[in-house]
Amino acid sequence: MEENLSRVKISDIASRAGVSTGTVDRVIHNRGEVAAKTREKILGIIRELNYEPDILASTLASKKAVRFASLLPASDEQNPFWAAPAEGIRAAANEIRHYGVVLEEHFFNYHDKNSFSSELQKVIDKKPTGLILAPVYSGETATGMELLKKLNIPVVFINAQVEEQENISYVGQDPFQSGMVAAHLLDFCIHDEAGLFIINITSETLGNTHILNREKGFRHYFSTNNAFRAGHIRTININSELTGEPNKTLEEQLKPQLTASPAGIFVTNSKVFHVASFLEKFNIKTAGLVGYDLLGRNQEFLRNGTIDFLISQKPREQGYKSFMTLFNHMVMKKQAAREQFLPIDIITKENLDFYINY
Amino acid sequence: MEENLSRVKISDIASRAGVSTGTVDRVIHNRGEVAAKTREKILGIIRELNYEPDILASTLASKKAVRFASLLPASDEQNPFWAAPAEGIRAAANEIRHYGVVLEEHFFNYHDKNSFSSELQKVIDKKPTGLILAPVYSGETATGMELLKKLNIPVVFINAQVEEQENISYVGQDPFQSGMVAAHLLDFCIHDEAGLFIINITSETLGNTHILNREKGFRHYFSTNNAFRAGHIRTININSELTGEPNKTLEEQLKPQLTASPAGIFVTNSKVFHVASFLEKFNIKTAGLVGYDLLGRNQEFLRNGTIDFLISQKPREQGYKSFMTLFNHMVMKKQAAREQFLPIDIITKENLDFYINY
DNA sequence: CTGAAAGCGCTTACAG
DNA sequence: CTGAAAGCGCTTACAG
Repeated sequence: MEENLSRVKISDIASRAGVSTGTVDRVIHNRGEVAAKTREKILGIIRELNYEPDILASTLASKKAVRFASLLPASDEQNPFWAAPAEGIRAAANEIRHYGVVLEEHFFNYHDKNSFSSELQKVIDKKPTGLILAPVYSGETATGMELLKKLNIPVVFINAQVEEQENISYVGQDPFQSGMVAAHLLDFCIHDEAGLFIINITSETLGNTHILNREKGFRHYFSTNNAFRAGHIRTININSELTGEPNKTLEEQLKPQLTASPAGIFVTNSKVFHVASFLEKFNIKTAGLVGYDLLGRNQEFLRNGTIDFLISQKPREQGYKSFMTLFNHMVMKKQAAREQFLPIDIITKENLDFYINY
Repeated sequence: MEENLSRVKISDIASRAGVSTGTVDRVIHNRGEVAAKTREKILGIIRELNYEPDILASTLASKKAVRFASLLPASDEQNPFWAAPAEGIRAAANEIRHYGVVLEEHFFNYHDKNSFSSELQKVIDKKPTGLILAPVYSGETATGMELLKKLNIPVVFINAQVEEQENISYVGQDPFQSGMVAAHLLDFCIHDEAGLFIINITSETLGNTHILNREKGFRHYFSTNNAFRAGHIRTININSELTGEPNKTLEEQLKPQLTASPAGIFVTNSKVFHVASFLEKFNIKTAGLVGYDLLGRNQEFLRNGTIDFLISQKPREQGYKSFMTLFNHMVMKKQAAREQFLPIDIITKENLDFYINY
């Protein structure tokens, strides 16, 4: 172990096979132009010697640029969530820039389906080596995936999964299971017989299987663990504008439906701060309020105690991992798992600080 | 961005300075034997051109082996915790093996101070390039650190911090803050006026500032948030054998002290399964039981509901990050933060599966 | 179908 | 104190 364990190299294989290194390289990379028997012989030796290429030497010698593209929702004040995944992607890109990988970032308007498909088309036109995609609109995603397949461009889905697509991997959370977590947390908080509320704040144009799965997981927990409560869960759907803000009428929509003091409330996405501010305004106390994601406004309400738990989905790591998945697939030739579920982080006031940069 | 952004290289600097690449290399690595004015000139150009070395080419050319050593407690059935950090270290080592970094693992008996110091001495004698150390015994650690300093061997502490040592970084959890988390979780669980118990299960020979800090954090939470409860917290110290098992008399020690049905119990380390099994045996119900770490036996009790929450400290990532810290410090020449606090993960039955490999 | 040679960016004796 | 040259392991035209 003292010496740099003398690995077998291309020249070893070449001399064993009685050919030149160039020929060995040709069979390693399937570049053709090699006689079948030469090829077999070399392949045999490679297996026998357990050859592993030296990636450093390889990327140094082949100065070809690998271009990875990302297409994510633009993050802004309405939509701060997406800043972190983008940052994670950049961090990964920076870490392995020595391998000659270049990142090309693209963004679309989260609330605009046309923006999604036109940006996706632009990305495809550039023919990147690989693509990280937030498949917010599933129909448009399917269309794009056909083109990408033809061009042989591998795709990693980030944050949301779309079924029946040939993405090489999905990096994100398990939404059903995170709903289960939310349910158990509320179960800890509540001790009387008041009812529970699930609040979905979304705009209808969005494909929201993600949110539906969270709700399903939540209900499933109680069906399994507490039949009485399972019978006292009401869902409230709030319509948010295309801008991402809930209607001016959030109050109007919410107030009549929030009959009496609720035991606990589960908000199925990051919009939980709207509910928190509503509760504060009308001085409504709940035993438990649970929502998603460490947005600045959510953090405020977590710290002041109006929100009890936030569930976080490692947005930065989603980005980092997506990029690395592509890198390992294309450069290191390592296959990734079809689904890479990230942990379902439970955040309280006390451990919040340790998650902010994740 | 299309082309592999043409970085400035040593030859660029050399030609600008009117010297050979060898000379530039000498000043870059401070190998001396360069005239002062040549040196200044080259340094100036390097700054001006914002030169960044190509680590790939560098490690390819200099085939010197970098040897990183680790010294951790041996993990066995009594002490399964330490398997994960070791695995994290190995994973990191494997990931960057192309950079010519070699890992030398060493282990000591967690419950034997002499084993610690003799193994530490062995490691030092081998003069590794860097060291990852679990500083379980603080006195012996201090002694070793003096030698390591003389040999100019950088050290990363993993899992526990020792104050006033010149380790380049600490990778682990913030114990005080994790006690706060435990307290808040129990605060969610309990709703009557029964008392709380803190149970420390340790052998006295161990330096356990870590555990004391967890207790402090726990008490601090209630002092701040709930004066009544703060006055009803009792600490029970259980003496565990040198083998790591609590005495046969765990029952005898615990039973008389666990007066009446406790509202909640906080076990300050991974031995919480002992308490869980005690509670089951005597059919004692608590509103909340919280402990540390995802040991197999703890997982069982979490799944069956006897344990409500486990706090996990990313043991695998502790290892991974420690190794990478050393690598970045020595090979990439990047400084690390003095303290790298890992998240305080809150685990329930529902999100457990997503943390097992972390 | 195959080999010889130059080159990727940096490091390392060696000669002076 | 400095330079010229060979080499790290792999890739890439080019010539045949």
